[in-house]
Amino acid sequence: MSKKLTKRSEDYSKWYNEIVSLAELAEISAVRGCMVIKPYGYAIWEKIQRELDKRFKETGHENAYFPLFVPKRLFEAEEKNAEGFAKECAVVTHYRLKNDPNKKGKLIVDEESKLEEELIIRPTSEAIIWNTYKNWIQSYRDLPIKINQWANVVRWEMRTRLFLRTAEFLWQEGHTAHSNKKEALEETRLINNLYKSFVEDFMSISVITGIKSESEKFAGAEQTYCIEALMQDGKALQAGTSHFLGQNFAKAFDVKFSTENGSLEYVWATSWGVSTRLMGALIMSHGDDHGLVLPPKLSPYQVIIIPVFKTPDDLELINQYLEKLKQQLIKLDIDFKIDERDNVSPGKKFNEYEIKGVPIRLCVGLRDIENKTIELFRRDEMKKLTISVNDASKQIKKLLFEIQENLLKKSKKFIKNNTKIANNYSEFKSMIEDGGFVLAHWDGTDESEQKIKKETKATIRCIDESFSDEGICIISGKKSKQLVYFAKAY
RNA sequence: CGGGGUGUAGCGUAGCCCGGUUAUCGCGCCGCGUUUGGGACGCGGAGGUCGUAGGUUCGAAUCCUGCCACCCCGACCA
Repeated sequence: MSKKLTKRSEDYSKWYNEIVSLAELAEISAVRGCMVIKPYGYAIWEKIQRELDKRFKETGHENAYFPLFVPKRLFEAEEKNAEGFAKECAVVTHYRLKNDPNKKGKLIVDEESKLEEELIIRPTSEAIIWNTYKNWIQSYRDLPIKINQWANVVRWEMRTRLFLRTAEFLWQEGHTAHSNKKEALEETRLINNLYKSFVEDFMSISVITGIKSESEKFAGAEQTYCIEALMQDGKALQAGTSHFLGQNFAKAFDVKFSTENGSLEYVWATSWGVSTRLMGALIMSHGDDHGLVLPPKLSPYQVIIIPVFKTPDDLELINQYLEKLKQQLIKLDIDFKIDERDNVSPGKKFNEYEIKGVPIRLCVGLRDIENKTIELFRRDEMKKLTISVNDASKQIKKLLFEIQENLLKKSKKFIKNNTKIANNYSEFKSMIEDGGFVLAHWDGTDESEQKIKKETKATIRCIDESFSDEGICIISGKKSKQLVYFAKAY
């Protein structure tokens, strides 16, 4: 009996959850709103980490680690930041438990261990980091500081969804300090571009970029740059953000430095991050009715080899037959895995790796040994072909490259086909209903933005600063400086 | 926190309206055998405080009340 994956078109949420579960990426944990990332899912996350880390270091950043707990006094220092996150903070109020005198074997909070000052479990680390930077920065010679941290953060969300919005999630957060505005702004843009090229080159996900509107920007930021991806159900997903924090945090934490000419000035700041949410973007960008589809650069292994055999002797023969190819794959730096389990049928294995999205599958049996061939299957197009064993490694290398490109091409085309321009509000409403990005004129006011959000559930995803054509706001009829991207979002 | 819903084996479920032997079925799991080039099959087996506390009753998965948990729709959000 076969268990079929729900089709994307039938129930997108169900399809998504089934992939997360069947591909063994993650599962819902016993802890409310949190998830367990399973080995296969974590292996993908590690690939993301490794590549991002490399790119951060290439651009002059270093890793460090700051505490999980943020004393409330520090947390509330930057008012807007505190206000923005206040509603979703987990708070530590006590440090001890004791035996329940009324119920044997049960524990209760020891009221006598109440903390003088509550500790906030970081929803983001600006506060604790800027409180530390205060001690690190005195002179212009101490700047810039460009630090990244890999960490977990907690945001007590009302409703959660695997990878996209969990109460606890893993991310990287960069925090930089600069001596002038120009340099900080350049850093903000540099990172946003880094995110864009990482997501496109490495994850094969096409994105649009720009800045956030006042209401959508990060709490405590002057300006938020972002990358926005488009999922196959037509909803947008914020995949990464890079914030220009101005001097807000420097002022809140009193971080000043002596300039070259001896004056005392506040430091300029940026912060930026991407999270395990990228895993959600990955699933929803490339997944199909057969499961996950992984770009080769991201796949824990690029090639899965399935030997078809009846006896241990057959397996031995197949392994001998594959020996040369294995050596070649290692030389070409291609990760492969051989599934030699003898208690699972080949058909089952085929399906398993299809759901897991492994880019290329090789199948080898006695039949192939006779013909000097290998059966090759590419996951992205679900196509099977028979190739000669002698030049298999070269073909595989070429194909992996092709699959990586092909997925990005598809993703780019998807955004292109699902981005429309609305000339008036009624057009806008029906386009938003259909999903995808809708470009429309907006007068720049919070009022118009909120009205559109209330009536259509669409939000401004980003403002591409390079657009400059003037027009008329679709909702207010007032003058508009440029078209902006709207969409319903996750 | 407002509105709606659901809790039965690891997962998905039937039974509940109208109370009555040993709680249904599928997947998964274990054993044996036959299989293995697209999710194998046969036979046998293990696994349950029916969310929880109380009430009604000769008798409760089923009816009543409280509590807890989770899901969906709002509000909030990387």
